[in-house]
Amino acid sequence: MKSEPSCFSFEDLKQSPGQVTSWDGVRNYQARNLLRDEIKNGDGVLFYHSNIKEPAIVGLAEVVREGYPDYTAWDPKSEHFDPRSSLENPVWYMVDIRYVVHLENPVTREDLKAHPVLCNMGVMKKGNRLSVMPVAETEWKAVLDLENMADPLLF
DNA sequence: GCCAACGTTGGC
DNA sequence: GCCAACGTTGGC
Repeated sequence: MKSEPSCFSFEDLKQSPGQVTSWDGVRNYQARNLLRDEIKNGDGVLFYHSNIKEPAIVGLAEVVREGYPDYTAWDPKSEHFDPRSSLENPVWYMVDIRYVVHLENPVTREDLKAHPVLCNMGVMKKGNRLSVMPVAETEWKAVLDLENMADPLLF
């Protein structure tokens, strides 16, 4: 998952009530399909900071609630309001994620570029603009390897 | 600040 | 259904 830290940072997630936040406001159909259909409870999340001097994967999170309707679409006062979405026919979906741990050494975009596995990550693809992208198991493991870290979701 | 990439919108 | 115009994103 990708976010501009000025908008919502990994630290913000850590400070959230219960260290949980809803990944709301996604208004892209490709990302919507991932949120609604693909993302499962217990999935690991690589949290990436974008649009800053040194973009990087800064931490790990975990999916704690699978796809459910993004109710901000129903709130006329929300900046994510979308009148096409209704209670009966929700157009947009979100998941909840929980803070797990900061990476001791953030994996910078430069690191990703130089890595044989991670250079192919979704976030490295030209023109990617999704705030949610699938991560391969090999990519998840490669990040843990770089950190010399056991998988925190296995315990 | 620039610019490429991409999704969305709307006229036809 | 096509396509130009436009807005947004995000690396650099």
